[in-house]
Amino acid sequence: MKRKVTLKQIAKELDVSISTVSKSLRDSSEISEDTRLKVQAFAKLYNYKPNLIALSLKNKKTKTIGIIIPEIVHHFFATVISGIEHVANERGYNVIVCLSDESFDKEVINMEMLANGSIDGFIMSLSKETQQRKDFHHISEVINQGMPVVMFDRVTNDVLCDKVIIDDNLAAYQAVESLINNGMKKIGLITTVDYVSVGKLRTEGYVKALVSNGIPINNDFIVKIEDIDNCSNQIEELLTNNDLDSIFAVNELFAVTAIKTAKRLQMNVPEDIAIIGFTDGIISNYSSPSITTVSQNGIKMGNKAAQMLIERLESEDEENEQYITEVIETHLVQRESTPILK
Amino acid sequence: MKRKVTLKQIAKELDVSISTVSKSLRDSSEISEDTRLKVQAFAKLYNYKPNLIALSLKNKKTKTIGIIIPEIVHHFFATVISGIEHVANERGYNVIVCLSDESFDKEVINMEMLANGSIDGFIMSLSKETQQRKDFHHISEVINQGMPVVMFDRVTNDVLCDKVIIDDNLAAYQAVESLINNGMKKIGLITTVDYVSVGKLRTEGYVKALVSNGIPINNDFIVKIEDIDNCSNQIEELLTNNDLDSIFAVNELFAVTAIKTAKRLQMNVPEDIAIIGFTDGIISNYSSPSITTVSQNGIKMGNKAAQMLIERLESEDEENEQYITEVIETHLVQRESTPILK
DNA sequence: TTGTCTGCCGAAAACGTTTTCGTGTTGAAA
DNA sequence: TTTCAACACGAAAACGTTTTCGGCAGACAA
Repeated sequence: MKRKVTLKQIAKELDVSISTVSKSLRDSSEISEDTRLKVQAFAKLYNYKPNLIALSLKNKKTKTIGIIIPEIVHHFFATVISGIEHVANERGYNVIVCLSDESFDKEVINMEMLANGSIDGFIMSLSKETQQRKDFHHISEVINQGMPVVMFDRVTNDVLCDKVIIDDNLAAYQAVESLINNGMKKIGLITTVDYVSVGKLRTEGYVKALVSNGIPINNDFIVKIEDIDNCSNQIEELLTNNDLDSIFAVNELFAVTAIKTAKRLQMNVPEDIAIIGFTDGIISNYSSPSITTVSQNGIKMGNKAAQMLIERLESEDEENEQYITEVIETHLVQRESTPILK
Repeated sequence: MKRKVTLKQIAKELDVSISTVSKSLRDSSEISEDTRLKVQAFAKLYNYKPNLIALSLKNKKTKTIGIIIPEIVHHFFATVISGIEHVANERGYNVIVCLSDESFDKEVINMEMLANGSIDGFIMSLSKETQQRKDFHHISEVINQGMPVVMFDRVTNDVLCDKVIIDDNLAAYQAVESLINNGMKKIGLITTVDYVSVGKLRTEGYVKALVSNGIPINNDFIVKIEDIDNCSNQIEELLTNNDLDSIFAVNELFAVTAIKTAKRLQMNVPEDIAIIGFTDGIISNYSSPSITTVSQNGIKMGNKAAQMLIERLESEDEENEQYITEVIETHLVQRESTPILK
């Protein structure tokens, strides 16, 4: 086993100083060609690579981005990571991923851990619990210490920083309106409890679409689901008790569950009931019928978030307080769970 | 903006030495209670947290695990990460994730990057290209430098290290045999090209099951798919040209594509044709009909891998050359794409 | 008074870099 | 012969820790 070789060892071996070795390897003009070549040859032979930890300490830059997300087994978040990783890698950064498991405490612990030197900046999406408690002190704190943060998807207005989002409200509005434009009148909504920011916004979009098209809001048509693993019953009630012609679901899981439930109730999708989902993930694509859905391009969001963070990290004027909120465009992906929408 | 406070600053402020501050914070008995309390109060006030990079450099331990996987938008890999992260976090480790994008070069670059001090050990699954080229020098190299590596799922015998796998061969054997036991005779196989280790093993299991049950191998019943995005045609041919009663697919995507194709060809699943997949992911669960499949518990694999790595990292006798290959058990998850299997 | 012990603290090394500055040697110009 | 620049290299500081060792003061015994 050969341990990693250091400058000191090379210096000793070649009987020169550490500085000489360092300068030689960095092609400094201070060093004679003779020595330079000798050192370089030796370094190559022993496969010298500088220790990144030492460099981090010296430069006060780790070239590492911290990512904190609620769940990784969630396809949308996986695509965002993928998008971040791609840009980060291109620009010489690594990513270190922490999961909050939707828990406030884990989010705080992870952030504090990473904030102590391990990374240069954060990209994060809030845990449900954090959104519920509206406690963002841990985030303000790291920002206050001069560490840039970019939030995506699940963001909050209570923290000033760069953000990457989609226009959840508008996207929902458009989706619902397209149902209306195709003759639907009794449109159900399957959504989350209100503290989930994106769920709330999508609900608002639904309401706005109905109102601005002169359709009254019927609260019986709306179910708010707390426990995603147990949504089946509530959805079944929604479908049986009301004579809906269509449903807007604020995520894939609700949409596919609605489809499965409808089938079980002998309703045909999309003939008897049309269904639009949100988030263009695996499920939407592979369910039968496949699901017409609002695309939400995670890759692009990740790309943009990484780009914004790195730009801020590498910009000269550290203290630029002009925070940007980037809105990624969405569009409706036509599939089989609705008639062809005009 | 208040920058992070260091020992040196505290020392200066309180007019003591750095050592005194350090010892006070670590509750050393060398320090008088007076001084100790004073320092601790001050540190708490200024929210002192030790710089982890400095600690890493000093201790030559980063408390960080490097993960290299081919793709993160692949549910199985996401579950493994989740499993790793959970155990790692519990034991005070962070994880840093790199994606090889199925590329040999990216795998090498990422490994070299992380090996230079950023992490204490690797957990990885080979990229397709690496498996194809059978070039594992980058892995042997880091192992040679004394950095432990745990491989999972896509492993190779050419590298000596700890491994976590499932018995792909056996699992496939059992899946196919259960088809046979339920009266199936014309069993198709949808698999990958041979250089993908797990695909190859699962294919072998299929063959073994047929042979040991006295069913001849019919090569027309077997399709090997190179490009996963374009598997539809090949699968359609398989279904139309042979009068199959069942199919074993070596992954979810092949299975769900088979189902969709069968439906398009007016064949009923499972009545006309039964389908078993591999990997219990999102698709299997939410497709219609849902897919009977071989479970492959990514969480457990991740747990185990992390556990093995950390144990090796923290074991006293560094040079323990007893490598372990841990086999995670699988079982068949009965769903709708097959008749109830006895 | 001398010696020794104990309690408390600081200096310094170490981890592996980079970089600034200083210094000795050479050769050539004056 | 003296002077000075150019060249080639080394010493040391710095990043933020931990830890070993040594030292100083006071207390106590001989």
